[in-house]
Amino acid sequence: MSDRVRFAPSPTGFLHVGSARTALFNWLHARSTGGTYVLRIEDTDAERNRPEMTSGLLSELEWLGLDWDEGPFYQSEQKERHREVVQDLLDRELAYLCDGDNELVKGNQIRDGLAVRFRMPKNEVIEFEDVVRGSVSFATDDLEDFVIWRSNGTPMFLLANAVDDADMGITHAIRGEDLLSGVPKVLLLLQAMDAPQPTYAHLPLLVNEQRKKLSKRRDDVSIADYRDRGYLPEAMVNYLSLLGWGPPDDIEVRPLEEIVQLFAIEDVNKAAAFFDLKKLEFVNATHLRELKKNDFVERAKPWVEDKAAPWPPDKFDEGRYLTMVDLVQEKLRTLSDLPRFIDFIFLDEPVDDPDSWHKAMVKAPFASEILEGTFTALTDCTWETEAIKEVVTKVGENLGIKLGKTQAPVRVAVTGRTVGPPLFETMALCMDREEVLNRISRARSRL
RNA sequence: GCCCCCAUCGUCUAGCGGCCUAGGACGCCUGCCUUUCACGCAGGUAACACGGGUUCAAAUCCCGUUGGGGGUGCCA
Repeated sequence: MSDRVRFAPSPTGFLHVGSARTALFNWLHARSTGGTYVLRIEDTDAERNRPEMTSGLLSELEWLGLDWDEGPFYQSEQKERHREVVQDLLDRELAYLCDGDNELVKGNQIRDGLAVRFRMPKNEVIEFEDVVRGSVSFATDDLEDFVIWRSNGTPMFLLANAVDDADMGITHAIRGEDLLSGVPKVLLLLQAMDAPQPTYAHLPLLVNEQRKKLSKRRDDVSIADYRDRGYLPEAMVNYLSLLGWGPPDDIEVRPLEEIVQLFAIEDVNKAAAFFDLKKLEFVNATHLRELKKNDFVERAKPWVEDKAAPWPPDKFDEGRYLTMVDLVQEKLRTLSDLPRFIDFIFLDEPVDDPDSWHKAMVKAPFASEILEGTFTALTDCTWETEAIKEVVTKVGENLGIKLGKTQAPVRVAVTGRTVGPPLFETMALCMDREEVLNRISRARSRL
């Protein structure tokens, strides 16, 4: 029989990077073993559930490319089944009714206003083999009777989880280490139901710089936010796959399909992993560079569309944009870097960046002479890359400085910034001579 | 408090008793390339938490210490 795994998020917010990693490792296990990946929404907590969050969750999973084979199933729809199991446990006196003060109440019929607790056996040791952690054991004497049915008539997580896993034939429960200490209780429930126990694999937690579990409050954990900040889904899953696991051949940046080939849940390590934005950026930049041009253009759309772009819509020019893409794609860390590499093309004025101005115009020597010289020479040179480069080079030679220094004031005059696309190509291919001369002239008078 | 888990460069990891004077990657630093930036290339920096065992041999096994984390809800 092939493995059946599930990703079972609760819909209490957008997809969290920690959850995404759990989803990914489940997906990888299913795909690499030819198993089945089930999606189940654990929405038993009516109070905290926000139905509208589910759609975000699903679309973010889709965005990451983690397609599921079955579901989404909604746990809330199994309420009668959960009730049936709880009632059975009550009938067999493996559970008991209790009131708001946790006092035992006589009777064995589920009733509104009363919760149901599972009776913890005495003096037993619950031991199980975790695929990543090895043998783990708990003494039942350290555990308390726990609630499996709320007084408001809904099942508790542990109960619903155990019942659903059993009913759905889940063979492997792959999830975060924060759920490790709940295992003995689930095992007891499964045993009481006479259901088989799944194989567990508890993944190391993802932590912040303080080594604390990533949290919604403190940390940047929303997958949607990363998407909106210009990270590619393939970079996201690639990076996430590297937290708690490493490819045997040491090649870290690669397509998901290759990771599927190499992944084995047994190889996952135990220590918590710091979510390192720097490395994510590196992985993202690498994937960004490898995109085919038409693919890149497609993905970049949200950043250059009318409503998002920093330039007026009517100034945008498709042809010039496509030319600029060739010049800047390799320079980006994220897609959101794109606008500031090309905005000056579609703006009336170069961007005003005080730091750049100070560095290239105020602090650097000969700024005025360079602008003067290039203005004159650009007036009648051939308007193409090599000719422009020659002109600027010559101006620098006359002043005894290298091209790297000479281009700086020109770049700031034209683009507004010290960093940007290749200057001469940009000027020759995407700007008019008149516009360039105007900008140089304006910079001169500002000096 | 109690229970459980974890411990290799700053970070992510390789290592599953001898191949380790510990490998790779990110970051950082140096140089080269170069029209800025980025890429690329060549180098460099930097780790087995500590103490006991076991063994001919330990980063790898065992015990303890210390440190960190998770759990301990009628949340999931």
